[in-house]
Amino acid sequence: MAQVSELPCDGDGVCMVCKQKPAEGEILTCKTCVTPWHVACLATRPQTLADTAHWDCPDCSDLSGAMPAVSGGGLVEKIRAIESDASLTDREKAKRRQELLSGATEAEKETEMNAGGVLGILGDRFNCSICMQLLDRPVSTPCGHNFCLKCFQKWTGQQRMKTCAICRKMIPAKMAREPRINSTIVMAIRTAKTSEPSYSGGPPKIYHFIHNQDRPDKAFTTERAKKTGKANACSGKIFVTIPSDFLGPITAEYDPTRNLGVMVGETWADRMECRQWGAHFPHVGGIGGQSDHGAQSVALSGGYEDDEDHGEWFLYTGSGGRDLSGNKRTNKKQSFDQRFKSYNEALRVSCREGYPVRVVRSAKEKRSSYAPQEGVRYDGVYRVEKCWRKAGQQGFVVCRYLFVRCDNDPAPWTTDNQGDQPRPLPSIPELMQATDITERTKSPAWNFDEEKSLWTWMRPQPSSRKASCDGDNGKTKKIRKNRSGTGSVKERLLKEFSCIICRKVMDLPLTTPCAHNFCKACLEGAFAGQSHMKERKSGGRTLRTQKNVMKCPSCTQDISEFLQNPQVNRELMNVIETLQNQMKDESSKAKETEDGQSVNSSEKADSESSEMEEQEDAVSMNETPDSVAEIKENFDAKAELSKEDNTDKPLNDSGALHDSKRRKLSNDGAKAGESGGAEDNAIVKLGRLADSESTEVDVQEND
DNA sequence: GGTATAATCTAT
DNA sequence: ATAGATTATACC
Repeated sequence: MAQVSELPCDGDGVCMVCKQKPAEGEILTCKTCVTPWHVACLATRPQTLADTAHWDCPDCSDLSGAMPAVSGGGLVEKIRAIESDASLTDREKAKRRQELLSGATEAEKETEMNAGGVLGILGDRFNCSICMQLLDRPVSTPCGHNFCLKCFQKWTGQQRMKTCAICRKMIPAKMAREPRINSTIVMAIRTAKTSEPSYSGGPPKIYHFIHNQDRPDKAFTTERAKKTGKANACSGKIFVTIPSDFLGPITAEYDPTRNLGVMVGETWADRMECRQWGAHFPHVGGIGGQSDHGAQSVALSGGYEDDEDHGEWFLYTGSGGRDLSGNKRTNKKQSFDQRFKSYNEALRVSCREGYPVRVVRSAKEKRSSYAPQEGVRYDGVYRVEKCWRKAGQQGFVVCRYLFVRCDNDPAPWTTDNQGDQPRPLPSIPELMQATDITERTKSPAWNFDEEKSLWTWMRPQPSSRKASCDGDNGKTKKIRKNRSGTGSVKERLLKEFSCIICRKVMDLPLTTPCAHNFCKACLEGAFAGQSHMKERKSGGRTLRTQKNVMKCPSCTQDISEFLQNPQVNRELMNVIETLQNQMKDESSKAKETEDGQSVNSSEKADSESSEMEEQEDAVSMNETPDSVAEIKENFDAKAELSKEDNTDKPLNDSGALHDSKRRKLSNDGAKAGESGGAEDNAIVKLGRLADSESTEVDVQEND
């Protein structure tokens, strides 16, 4: 570790010790980490010219001394060996470093090397400073630097005190422990890739993180559950038309409201909303399935500490083994062994048959870098390749499942534009201690069709034994078409860089430790007037000052520490500026007849694209006054309902009664919405329709 | 139709 | 952190 007084130059080339910008000749570059240092501010300077050529900065020389050798030499030594190998070109050196850090074989990396440098629009700007390759699963430090997740983890894993590989600033412990993917950068790289001539991944698709738009019915609460709010909410309407035991991806034909299907990356506020879109039906449980049919879906929410998430594959723990007496929904403590029955057996059926299993990840999973920053996200289908039982961390036997991704759409964290290719199974050391191992013997029902080059049903999709959630087939308003064809690639790319506060392309972008991006001015403006410390008064006495909590506008994380010295993500800023300049040039060339007001061209393009997306943007904002009002209306409608109905019945309401309550509610909610605008009218229609169809069902049920 | 079980959610 | 409310549903 460097002494406090030993600091390199920052991203602007300003020495962090003397705060001066040294001239070219006064800068010494570390041969290991390639960080620039101001010679005059170094405690120990190299004595000879030869020393300067092979100079190690205080961090790297310290590091290598302090680090125990890891499998025949530490990371730093290995990087150093590569750097000092004169027989290698820069490109070869970069490749070696990449291999060293990713642990991948040369053959595996070859294709990625080729793909890495081809992003004409982004240039080299989104390359990882450690491996020099295009960012893979990008994470951004609070000091404004971007790395591949794996490079970041390897780098910080080598250090006792975590510092940024570029600027040496301290990395907060939470960020080092729980780095989260910066999805803005993921999407930007993906968008840029679609414009590459070499890109051959089928029709260009843009995957938006849609925030449960078109929500005619919210979840609601009964009178008795009111005080607990959403904790005991009843489910709202199911928007898709699949039956609850439907296996596999939910395609557009099951989505009459949007005609899109449930798309990879879609994120909902909570488990109830996730349920309403059919991705994962149980609103508490982690596994959806039936022991004689198969499992439809699982949720990764951090409920079982034995889970292990590697993104494209993960180890999952079965359910149960816990004492839930006293009306607990969960209990972290295991108190008996898990067995392959019920949900656990359902997953084993899916393993044997090779069915696709939908996977959602919840922000409640804190240990996984692949979890969303907030809410519940659909990540596509996986297959259970093997399952077994073994003793878990708490000593009791748990069911274990190896999930491997097999979706036609890319995962939310990857910059690939294509979905999964069949991949070899990872090696699982714990299989050595496993019992009751199940491996699939027959050919999987869901598999990769080499001819079509996609994952598909190789055996017929198992038929449902349940009624489908009957929606409002074909009678709803038309939803916007996939707009992937509209606007230039650069426009779309710029749109990916919108600040969620001002909705414009980011100016001086900041990336928070929770991986959200804002204009510097917008984020600071959001906390204007708030001091970092607040005084607590108690009965006239002034108590110790307390840290003021400042929540990220995009999630609930406290970013007060970050706000004390937020650093602009310069790589991000450079990409944005380059794009804006390129667009400015292009439009001024195109309109040479016009006068020289081309300064506004990029702004204009931006406002056009925001207009185009306005509707979606409005719904993706979680906290619009409309939605709050809507929730309130639902509550009011419900209160009215319970009055006129006297439905405050004894505890064991039958299911049918619940259903009729819900239907009445949706009707009442619709009435309440009638005073609203055109948008509300569409909702009214939906409510009525659902109601009239349901009434029929009610009659049948009552028979 | 009853009962046990679920990787939630919110208030304290 | 932790208690506990009263939902949806699998399975008997």
